[in-house]
Amino acid sequence: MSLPAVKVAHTPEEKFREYLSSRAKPQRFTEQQRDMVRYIFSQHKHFDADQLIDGMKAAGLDVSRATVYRTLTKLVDAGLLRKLDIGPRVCYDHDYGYPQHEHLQCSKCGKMIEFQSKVLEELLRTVCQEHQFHPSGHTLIVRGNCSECHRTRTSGSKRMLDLI
Amino acid sequence: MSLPAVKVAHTPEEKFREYLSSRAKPQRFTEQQRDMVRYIFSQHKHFDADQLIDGMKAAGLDVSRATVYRTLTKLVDAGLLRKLDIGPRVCYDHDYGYPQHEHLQCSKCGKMIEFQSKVLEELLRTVCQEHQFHPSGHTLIVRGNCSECHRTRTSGSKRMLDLI
DNA sequence: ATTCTTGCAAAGCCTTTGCAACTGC
DNA sequence: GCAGTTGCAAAGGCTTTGCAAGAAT
Repeated sequence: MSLPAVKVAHTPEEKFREYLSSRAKPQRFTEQQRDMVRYIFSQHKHFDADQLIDGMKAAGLDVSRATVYRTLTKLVDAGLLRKLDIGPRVCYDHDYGYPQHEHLQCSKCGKMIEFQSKVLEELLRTVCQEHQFHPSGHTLIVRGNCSECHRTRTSGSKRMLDLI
Repeated sequence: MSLPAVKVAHTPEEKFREYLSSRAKPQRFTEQQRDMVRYIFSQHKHFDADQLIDGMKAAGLDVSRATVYRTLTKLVDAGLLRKLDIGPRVCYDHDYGYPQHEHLQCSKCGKMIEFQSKVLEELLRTVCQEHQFHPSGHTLIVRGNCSECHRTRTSGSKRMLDLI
């Protein structure tokens, strides 16, 4: 984990159950949903649907693709996960028990470095005020290369492909 | 236009021609590519592939979907356009003759408000230095509601759907 | 003339959905 | 037992691609 966890009153599982039962049309908490929540919050990682399915299968948990997609939608709605739009596939990030943060994304190895910034928060407050904009959330992603990948330029970069 | 244009030595068309001819494998500049570049830079707007095709057809310009996708890729590579990952479909933004900027995106009406910030640039420089990260670009998108949409809450928002 | 670009339609990829069987409450 | 959930497979939406015909250099 790159950032310290935030103290929360409930486990993700509890928070999800509460969300499900407090809906206008109460929804059910199933075994598979429980497995997903537990697995997802057993480690702090960014993931997409496929990575989650692979990971759970490797952990001996059985899940169906359709249910994963359906449950991810609910987890976002419940405030447990946050969507990150960083390319063709949707990426998810913990949004409960973990502080608001931004990302440095290495375009070579895919590594995500997280950071927090009070200055940014202050800046966004000011800008939104100036434009009379009412923010609900934001995403900041910096693309580039991490220190290791920057050093080892010689491994399969885009430039190499151009030269073929 | 919400931001002042940046002075550039060449027209987008010239810059694109130069890019095409200076490749290891020189590429050709076709009539359809010229139409696309001219149309895209005749106004400052964010757009996706479909909006571009519709717009060009409305302007009496004939284009095929496949060619649009192929040419957009080249325009990004040439540094004329910038990709914005803000959802299921890829959105494009001018990257030549227009200053670096960030976006406030209204999730109700889709409007994009642009703003510039020296503070952000400085902040990113510092953060990247701290993490020994070598940035190549960044995207900051703030989601929320613009002043008009915030006033008229009653129009079809997500909350309304939940109540049905 | 050569080699790249085009356009069509087909395939690809990720995600959503219809429906019958199943299960939490 | 009712109403929501699952799993399969089929459909959906956006994007890419194979190939023959056409166009730029």
